[in-house]
Amino acid sequence: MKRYNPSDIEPKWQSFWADQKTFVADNNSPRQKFYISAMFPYPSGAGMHTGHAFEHAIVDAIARFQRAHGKNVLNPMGWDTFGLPAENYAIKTGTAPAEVTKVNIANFKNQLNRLGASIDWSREINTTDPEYYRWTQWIFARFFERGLAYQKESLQWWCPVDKTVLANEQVESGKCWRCGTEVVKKSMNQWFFKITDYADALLDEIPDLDWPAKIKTAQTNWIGKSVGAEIEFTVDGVDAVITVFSTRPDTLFGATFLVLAPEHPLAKQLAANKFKQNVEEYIADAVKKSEIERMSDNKEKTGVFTGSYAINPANGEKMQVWIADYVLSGYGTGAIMAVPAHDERDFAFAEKYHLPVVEVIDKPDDEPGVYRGEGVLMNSGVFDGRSSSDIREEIAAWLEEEKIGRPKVTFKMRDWLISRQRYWGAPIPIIHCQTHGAVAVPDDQLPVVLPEIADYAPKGDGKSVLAGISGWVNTTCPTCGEPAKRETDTMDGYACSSWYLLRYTDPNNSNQAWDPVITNAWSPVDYYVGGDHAVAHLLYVRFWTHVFNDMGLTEFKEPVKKLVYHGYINAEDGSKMSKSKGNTIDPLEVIDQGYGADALRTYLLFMGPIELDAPWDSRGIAGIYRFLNRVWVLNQEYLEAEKSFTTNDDAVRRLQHKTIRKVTEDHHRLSFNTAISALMEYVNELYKFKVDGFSDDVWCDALGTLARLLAPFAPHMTAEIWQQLGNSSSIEEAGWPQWDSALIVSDTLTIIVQVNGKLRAKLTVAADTTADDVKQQAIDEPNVVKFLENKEPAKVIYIPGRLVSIVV
RNA sequence: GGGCGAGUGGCGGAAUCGGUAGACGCGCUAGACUCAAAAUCUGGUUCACAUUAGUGAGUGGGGGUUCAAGUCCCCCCUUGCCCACCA
Repeated sequence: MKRYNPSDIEPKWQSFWADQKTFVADNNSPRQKFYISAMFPYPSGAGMHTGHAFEHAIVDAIARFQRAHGKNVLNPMGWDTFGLPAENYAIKTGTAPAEVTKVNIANFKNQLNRLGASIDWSREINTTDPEYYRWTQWIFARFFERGLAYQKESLQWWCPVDKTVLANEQVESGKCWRCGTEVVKKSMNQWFFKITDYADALLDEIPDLDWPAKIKTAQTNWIGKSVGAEIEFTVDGVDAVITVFSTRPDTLFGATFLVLAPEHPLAKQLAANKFKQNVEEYIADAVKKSEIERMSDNKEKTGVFTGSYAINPANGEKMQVWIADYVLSGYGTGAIMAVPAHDERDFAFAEKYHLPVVEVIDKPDDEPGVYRGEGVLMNSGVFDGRSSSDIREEIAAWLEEEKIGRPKVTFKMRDWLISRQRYWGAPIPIIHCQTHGAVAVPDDQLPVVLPEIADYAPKGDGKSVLAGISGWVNTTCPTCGEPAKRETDTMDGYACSSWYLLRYTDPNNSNQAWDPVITNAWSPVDYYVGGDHAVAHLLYVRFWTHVFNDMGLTEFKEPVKKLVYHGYINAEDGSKMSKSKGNTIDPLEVIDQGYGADALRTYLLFMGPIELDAPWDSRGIAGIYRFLNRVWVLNQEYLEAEKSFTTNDDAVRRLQHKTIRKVTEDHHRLSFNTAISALMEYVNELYKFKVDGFSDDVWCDALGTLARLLAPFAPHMTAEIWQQLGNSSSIEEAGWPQWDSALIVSDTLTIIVQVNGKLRAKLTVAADTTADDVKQQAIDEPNVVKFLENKEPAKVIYIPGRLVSIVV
């Protein structure tokens, strides 16, 4: 008998798939398209980790399942290769980032092939390839033309170690997402994408996305839409107006003081002479404080009185104007009207500095603390007695009429800071001319190729190292031909990953970023599989696709129909795997230990629901190997058996069709762990039937079905078995087995009998037994009689085919 | 502080529409094979009492709805993740 030895089988089929181009997707197929993609990886030097293996086990199970259903499957692969690790490695070793990247890609690609991933390698893309970033730059130029890319001097997050600015999304709890260093604020002239123009459009589509609720909620909160009003307050005796934003204009009569952020442009100007020193000290102190410090003492609010007063336009009252760092400069107008009676933060501040509190909404008696809810207005002049929620728009309209305010919608989301002062990124295709300002590099001069250099280390002067290469920087203005200088910042890597899903559909097009006909046909992505990013990438890719749609470059607005989100594989003790802790599992080592890729893939999907985190269990994979070995042995025994007698054919057939149904349904809901357990039960049962003997055609069908159902998880072994069973075409062409409901129906049923909700007996009855007969049989069961205690049942409920519930 | 999840054997988990709780696997355990071990195969495995059938308890805790609740409702506890002074 041939032993199950994955190291014999797996290379054979991997070569077969490559030679046959089995997984090359056809743009012109008449079959229904199915586009699936993993989030493309950054190919680090460490190679693939268990998370990648898990992700590709998921993608591949879905891709092979859909292929078996006759779909024209597109499962492409590419590399997100710009970024800090390659550049930092280059700084350390002097090796060109492009060289390191090349080696890492080759390694990663080999590893994916050893997993048996059904990838169309003819569409491989690489974001650092000039033929790719040429089009990233082309898109930048289009954004620039439309005013969606612009330059602005402003305070930005700066990482002192990586010596670059960071986007808001790349700052986690006041620290750099890459190196963990505390970031600082620095005023710099930077490039932005105007994602805020699309805030409403992006928000509107969220309910219709087939994405996990937590991601949809995260994006909704990140966009952070607030509907309210801007209100202008004149300052008493000073020629200045303070504009605030409030979601509760209905509480205007309760506004008793104003608070400005320390960075507010009027902050210093409003300081009256005898308060000037206090104010300036406070502002200097607040600006100096890092974000971490500001957050850590957020329990105790601090502030300083300016000495100025503003007038409440609703009631003419004088209000003190304060400066405090609990007001954020980047949100709304950087100034608020404080309503201490109905806002906890304002209340805490008012209490500390003995500022007046005026209640304007009648609060329910049983409500403790500061009342933030809706209610009936009081102390509000003509609005007394009205409901706060009804009056909100009316007050905003009144403000507009009086020219002291207007209805206003504000978003938490800021524009996307795109420029980086680093070498290893796509150069921003802009030329700065004395006369014409920023001018886009003409399309026929793209790509602006990243020059090769010797020293990659940033100088910390706020510019990328490209600024030091005069031969590259100095050029001529495309508009007037006079000497001009190139932009020396590069684009954040998130730019490159914001359109790669479109490029996959037409990856080798050298005339345009994509051919709309081809791209519209494949898009949107049907399943996008990943376990990382909630906002950043998943918001940017939506933003770009919306813009492309507005530009007429695509017919679709949303790039991803269904987002499949998976959990993490943890170390055996349940902690996170990390290189520094030395508790990582190398998936390639697992394959090489003799378990093979099929066992690895099947195990990763058997561990639990894909969305949950689960700890790696080295004994668990041994159990899966045992299962695959049982499948193998069963087939070998069949192939070598005397095929002479037959029993239990109906039972085998019923089992087979039941299993097809179960596994198919589980696939549709991505419940791979239960699909695999159903296949285990199938195999366990087949072993029991095997004792009774073989009937050639019934068993050939049963085992061929097993191979096809198992193929999305263990493609190599099942390809081999399929061939051994005498099929002339490969299992990838075999299609998905169908079930026949008529064959699943059994002629006997097991009925549960409950007395007062407790299980007391089980009945086996013929499927055509009438309801009354089943009820009577249930009542006559000895163990039921015992619990009836000679009484008549008060109620007998029969759920057909399932149970009888007797109430005494 | 806010938002969203999750709590089921020794472990990972199953129960898809309110209908046999613990499928499947790991581990443990008894046996077969073996000189022995590994591998493999067969059986057992929620807990307690009885062990032949059975009885009682049981899905974080407490209440409720129902013939019937892991599943629905209310309160509480624990825990994970995300956002965190967004006016």
